[in-house]
Amino acid sequence: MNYWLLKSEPKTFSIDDLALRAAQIEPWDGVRNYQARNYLRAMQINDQAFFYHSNCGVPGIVGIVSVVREAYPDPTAFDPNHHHYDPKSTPERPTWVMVDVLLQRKLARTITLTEMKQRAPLADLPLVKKGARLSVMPVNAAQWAFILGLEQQCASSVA
DNA sequence: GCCAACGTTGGC
DNA sequence: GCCAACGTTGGC
Repeated sequence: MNYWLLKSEPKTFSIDDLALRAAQIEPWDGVRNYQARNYLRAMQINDQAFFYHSNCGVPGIVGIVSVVREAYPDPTAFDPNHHHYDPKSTPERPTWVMVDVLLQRKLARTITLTEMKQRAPLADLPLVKKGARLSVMPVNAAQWAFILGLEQQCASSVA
């Protein structure tokens, strides 16, 4: 099983929006970056991912989702009226894919980007690197466990 | 709203 | 294939 991190702008789709979905499942559409797409393709059923809120008041990890459907064509790329339309992608030869994710749980608190930047064990996480814009990225097992460990700590207590 | 960093496009 | 211009991301 692999671990990932998925970014979403809460103004567009937040973890609370996911919680309100009937089965708490949502297709993760709209990825239009090749490296991020390749990570989507690598995802397998039951992989776990952090749900990250970006471009908002307090950017950070707010929950955990699991992959319940592996990569399949993103139909929003085929729709000329859709915000994420891409004429390069056709149903015959789709360029962009999505996975379906299921809400596992919200975290007890937001693990903020600020505190993750202060933690040496997370120094190699692409998220904390300057200028990192990847919206889908891998998280290794050690980083995953470390971040989960932060959940029970006060946000201001830096070891 | 600003702007740095990054990815993509397209002229040459 | 180079690289300038442009659009987007996303923290601040």
